Amino acid sequence: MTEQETRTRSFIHDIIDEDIRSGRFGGRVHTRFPPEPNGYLHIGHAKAICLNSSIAKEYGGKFNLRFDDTNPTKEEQRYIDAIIEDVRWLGADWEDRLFYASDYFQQLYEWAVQLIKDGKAYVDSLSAEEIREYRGTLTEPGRNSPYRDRSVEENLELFEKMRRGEFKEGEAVLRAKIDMSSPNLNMRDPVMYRILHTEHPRTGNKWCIYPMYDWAHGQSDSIEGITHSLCTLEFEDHRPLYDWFLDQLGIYHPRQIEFARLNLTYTVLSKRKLIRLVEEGHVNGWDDPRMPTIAGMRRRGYTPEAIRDFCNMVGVAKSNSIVEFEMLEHAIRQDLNRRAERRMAVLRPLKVVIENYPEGQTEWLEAINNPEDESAGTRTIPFSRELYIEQEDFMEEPVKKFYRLAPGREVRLRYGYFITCTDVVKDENGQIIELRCTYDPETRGGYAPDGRKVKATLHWVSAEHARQAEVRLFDRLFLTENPDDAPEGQDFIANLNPNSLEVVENAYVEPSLAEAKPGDRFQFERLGYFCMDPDSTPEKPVFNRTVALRDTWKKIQQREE
RNA sequence: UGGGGGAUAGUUUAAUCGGCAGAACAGUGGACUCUGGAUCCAUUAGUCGGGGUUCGAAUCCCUGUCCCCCAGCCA
Repeated sequence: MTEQETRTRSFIHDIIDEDIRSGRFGGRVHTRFPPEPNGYLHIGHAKAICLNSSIAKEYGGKFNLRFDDTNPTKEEQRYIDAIIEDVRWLGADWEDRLFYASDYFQQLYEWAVQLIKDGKAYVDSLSAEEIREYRGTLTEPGRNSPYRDRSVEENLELFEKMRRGEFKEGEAVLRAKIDMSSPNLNMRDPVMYRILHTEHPRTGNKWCIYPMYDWAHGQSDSIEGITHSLCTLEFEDHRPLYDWFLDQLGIYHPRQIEFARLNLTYTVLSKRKLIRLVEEGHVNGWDDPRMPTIAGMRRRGYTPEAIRDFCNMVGVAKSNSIVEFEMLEHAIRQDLNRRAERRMAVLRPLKVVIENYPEGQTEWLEAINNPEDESAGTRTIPFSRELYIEQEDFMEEPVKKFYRLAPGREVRLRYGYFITCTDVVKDENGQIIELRCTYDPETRGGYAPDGRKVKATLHWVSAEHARQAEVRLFDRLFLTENPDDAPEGQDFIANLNPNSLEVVENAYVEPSLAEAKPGDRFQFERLGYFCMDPDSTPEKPVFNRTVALRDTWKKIQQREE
């Protein structure tokens, strides 16, 4: 656990405090996360999960996981499985309270019958288009359906026929009888049940009438004894409807509190859009490391702690906002800096031959695993006559402020020796293919006995001992801060970054990485944090770059341009 | 133009209900450093506009402006 113990306060805490003071729920706090299993969870859901589970924890209450599985045409078991895995991975604990709205289908059905008997619901035979016309507009009231005044007996009979499958889809719906002239469109006789001759992942073919979300949600919370039903802003207008249903049924009322959903720059966070990215092949699946999905972030190397920390950092409020992506990057860097062991890897190798180093000799030098954590200990790394350094760590004609290797210049090889570049070898095209250097045997381990300083310390690997690896570098998926801000006639797809994935096929990593397992995270010194990908094979490990290190040199370069 | 919400540094948010507008991220300058990392120090920057009440207003009142959501048999 690296994150702060206490979550930053919010207006929600104020409300809960007040409810506890007034004894509204007998001092109980019980929250829940209610996903629809129609896609993978993303960082926006993480905010809701962290909020709900941490509030339960802080107040000594309970937290439920409940699937809102009321629409079998969009929901699938594989999504249920993925969501369970993600919520668990994030660290939210629902204990034995994993529920499904479909668990309540029978109860909901009975309540619907009760409403019909009370003259509060009716079967409508209008078509979908007709219902829309009758609904009116934002500024004009709706009109009553001609079927609105059917008798209780007729409604009971028709609803029973709906349930038995005697109607085709669209032929009838059950509606609440509220007020077609309400300024709140949700109160204009909302549909409670529609007919769907579709098999449900959990209830199979038991039902062909399925409750609408609005009819299922409030009662599901009520059944579970949820005290504080936290949801996003767009459901604010639905609250009067939930209250109406609960009142008519005479059952327990949770208190719904709405908060603003998370938005992130350079990112889309809507399931509809994420599904398109997956289905149109713009990314390689839901767990593509470029995706803002929990699965994608996990594969990329994010930790649950960093995600929780981030959610805590951005806070909760009611105003629409867009968090800068940098905030997320800060959260993961902060976490990984403290926990990830350091290793050396060279992405774009440039061969260095140390002319005065004995041929065939290998020295095993000690390297610190994590300067932020002494308990991580040390390891040894091999040093030999031929090494690789990073191409960008050498400049034949160094520009100002570049203080890495250059002809005649001395630098330190981390945990190795001081070396001085004596010659530059080029191929027939003038490309630099090799550096000739000399080393100072007195500087073993990277220390100069005479106390002389070098400006730069470079990472390196021994050519003979290094392992080849594939490294995947990710850039932001979208070019624009707001991907929806697309040219006329185009959508967010037009703003995809064509260079969001760069595969480095022939990187070299230090030999100790041969023992790494998929999911292991490291800092490759001076490059960033990396996570071993499940695509790895014993012959060729694959590393995903989670996030680069903060790079002030890059910043200086960009400023010079 | 109906209804529901919202507006505090560049960004995300605090301000214990009228009492010194505080933090994080981002930015900038510096110190330190065997990672141009990390760390440390310093620093730039804010209450949507206009009135009013008050000794005192981000907070209360009036008024205006701007932004978001709602017309699925989606959630």
